[in-house]
Amino acid sequence: MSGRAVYAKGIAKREAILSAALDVVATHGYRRASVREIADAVGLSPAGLLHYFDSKEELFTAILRARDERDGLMFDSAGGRSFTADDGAGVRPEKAIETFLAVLRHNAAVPGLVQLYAQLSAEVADPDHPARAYFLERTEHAERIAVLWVSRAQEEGLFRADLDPAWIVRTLHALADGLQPLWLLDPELDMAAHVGQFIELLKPVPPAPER
Amino acid sequence: MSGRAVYAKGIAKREAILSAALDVVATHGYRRASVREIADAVGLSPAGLLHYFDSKEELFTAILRARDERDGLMFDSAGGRSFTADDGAGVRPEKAIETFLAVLRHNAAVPGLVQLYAQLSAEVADPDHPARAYFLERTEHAERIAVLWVSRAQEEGLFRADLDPAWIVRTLHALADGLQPLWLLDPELDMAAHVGQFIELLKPVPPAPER
DNA sequence: GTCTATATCGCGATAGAC
DNA sequence: GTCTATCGCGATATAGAC
Repeated sequence: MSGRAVYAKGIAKREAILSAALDVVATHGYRRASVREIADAVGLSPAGLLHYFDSKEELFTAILRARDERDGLMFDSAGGRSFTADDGAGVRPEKAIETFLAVLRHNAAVPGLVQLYAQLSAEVADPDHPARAYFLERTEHAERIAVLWVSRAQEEGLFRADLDPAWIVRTLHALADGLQPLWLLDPELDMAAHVGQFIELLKPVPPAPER
Repeated sequence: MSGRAVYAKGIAKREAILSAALDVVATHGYRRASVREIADAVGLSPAGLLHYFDSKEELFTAILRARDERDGLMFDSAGGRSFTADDGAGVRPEKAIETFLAVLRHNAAVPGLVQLYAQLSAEVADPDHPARAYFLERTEHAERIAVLWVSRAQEEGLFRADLDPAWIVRTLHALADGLQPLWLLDPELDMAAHVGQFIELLKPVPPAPER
């Protein structure tokens, strides 16, 4: 019983730290988001914080992981069966596209997270960055499922069938990621609308009322 | 006379430092590219190095600036008149596209630079990052000229005329940038081919031999 | 298990001697 | 133009208090 209570307290603290870290990133920016600042914000010493997360990088990775989880749930609830179940079988392609754009739209409300993601996705170029494994798995997982959706979209005539599904998915991924630093420099940029425009390009050409 | 010699020596030293910095980034990665390491590589003390560049960030910005200059020259020599002259008037659209892809192809040979660029383009999200102004100007300049080229490409029937040139340019920019972190994680990825595929999508639809 | 205090080490940067 | 010395700050390992 007491073990459970202690455990529960630890979980709660972890989440308090995650939330405080995100706050600090959002307020002071990634560069000034030191372990000290975050520890202060949550009322802990730096060492106390590192009792819950082995390193600063692991803390930040955990934030992104939590975000992915929440986004995954959006796909789940949009379509019935699961993103998390690893095959995305129950999600209809239109719903998946719509949800993807909704996630991008939501991103525009959380610049701190966007900055954190952009930062880490660049940092993991380093072969022994602690978050590298996470990014590799995340990319592999997300792209594999997205390819299934895109293929289905092509079968159903929603997307042009002459394009490589893997190419489409990679392009959506790279485009969405690449827009983020540009948006951080220019908040006027509407990332979701921009990607939506690209998706229009993927739709089959109408019978051409040419002449 | 002696003033001139000293100046030339200073210039040479600056370039030696730039080159050493790039080496260190390429070899040890951006994270370990400390001022100390770079200073060692060029046979200087950290303070001695900072005589030439006021800060680490300025040094890295200078590297990217030098790269941009070289890339700009590629556009110049590809088309006659100048990228640098600010209007790109003399460059033919096909040549510009070809040169753009050549730059991407070249990037695959310099992962250190690519990592540095990805890193900095994320860092400048911070409103008072020293390289922020550089990135803002660079984006503004490059996109303005690229819009001219794309517009001309549309007038000449090379690209679909129903797409917003500014959207095309932004997409090319974001796509090229977004592919870079993905490529750093997966060297199999052919960035130039990938973007080339997108450019295919921009070409006018043929008269549709539909039925 | 939770947390603080302390210590270490590497970093970028500055001041001032040469 | 370049060094040495030094500062302040960052992350984090360790010891041990509760």
